Amino acid sequence: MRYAKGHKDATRRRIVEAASQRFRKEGVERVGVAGLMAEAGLTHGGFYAHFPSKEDLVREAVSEGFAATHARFERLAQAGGLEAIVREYLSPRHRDQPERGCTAAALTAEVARHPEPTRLAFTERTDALIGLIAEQLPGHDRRRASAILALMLGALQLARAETDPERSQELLDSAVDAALALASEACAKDG
Amino acid sequence: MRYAKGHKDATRRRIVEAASQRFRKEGVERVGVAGLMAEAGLTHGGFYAHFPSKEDLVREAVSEGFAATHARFERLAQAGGLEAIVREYLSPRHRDQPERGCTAAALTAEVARHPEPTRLAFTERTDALIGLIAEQLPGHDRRRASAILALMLGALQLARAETDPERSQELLDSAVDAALALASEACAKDG
DNA sequence: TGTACATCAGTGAACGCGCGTTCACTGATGTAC
DNA sequence: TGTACATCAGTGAACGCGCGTTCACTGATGTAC
Repeated sequence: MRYAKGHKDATRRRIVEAASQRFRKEGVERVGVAGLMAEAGLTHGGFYAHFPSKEDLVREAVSEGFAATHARFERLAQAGGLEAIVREYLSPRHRDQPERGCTAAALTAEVARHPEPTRLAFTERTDALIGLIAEQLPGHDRRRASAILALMLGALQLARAETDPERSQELLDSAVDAALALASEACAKDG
Repeated sequence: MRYAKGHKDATRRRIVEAASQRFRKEGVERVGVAGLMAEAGLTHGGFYAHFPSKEDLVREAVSEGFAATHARFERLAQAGGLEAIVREYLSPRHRDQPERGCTAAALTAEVARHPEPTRLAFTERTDALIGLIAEQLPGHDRRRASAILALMLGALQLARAETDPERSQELLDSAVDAALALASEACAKDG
């Protein structure tokens, strides 16, 4: 063969990685196959040697993006428990770098309009993320965990849309407070 | 003139109304000017007699959508306080009818990538919604109100993306619990 | 060792299509005389 | 009262463009003989 063993796999990974980042930053619809391939140093024709369709790449890029977030959550939880996850998720850095951030925050609304296989891949990974949060809660409360993820994801989106820096920061801060409140036992019993 | 007085205004309102609904249901990008005009019973060429560009329509449709949600929130608050808002927002009906639902839940992520004027119109209306929620909270706590909106908006999106009906319902239910917990004084002091 | 051939990742022209936008035009009406 | 004209909401062909996808091809390599 012309290329070293594993070459095609490496190319494929490059495409998925570029897609995962650009989808999160610009949205799936705004990112074209040709531009993606160019970013990976290739021409657009070769795309279909790797994926049956753009939609298949979307599915894979979503999974890839979630895997990265999942790993980061695990590291944060080990280092500083749920609070570390919450503070990192709702940080200006995360707000300002969607391409390296949570796929759920960037693409949930858009993915909800995609075909079922894509949605399935998406919700499977979301569930895993919720499970990871639940592990950090008293009683491993999955319901409370899903509310915390929803809160963080919604606040991050609002903070990204907000044009005023102060208000954006306030959105993040108030979500940190609320997430920690939701995580505490007292509040969990209240609800 | 060929048309009755107020005819053009009525047409314009029809376009904005159609746009507001279809943007929420399908996303801004997937909705074309031609299809929108056809829905309003017109041909696409006439669009630019009403709006300088599609982006201007987006801005107006976003405002229009928020106005409707704002009015509904006010009605619900009068009838049943914050709990009524929360339960309606996180209902299967709202989940299943995005075209008649909250613009923030449908378009926040997408609008964050739009030009500043559109984002400004968007966040202005979001702020108003937060203010309305704050009115229902002890101490008119705006920070807590914004967290509650973020939670509801995030949960609704996740529920819309989820393919499994039971899990979707669970996402809504757990968010209701959490939102009410956040609204209660005890929890507010906790955070 | 040298030659002919098969492999296959990647190339790039071409496809039909829908997009946002422009513009010369239509035609029913109100207005001027 | 009748005629000529101005108005202007709406029409529809046309623009350049980027999209996802297809496909005949390239050319460096490994393999067979």
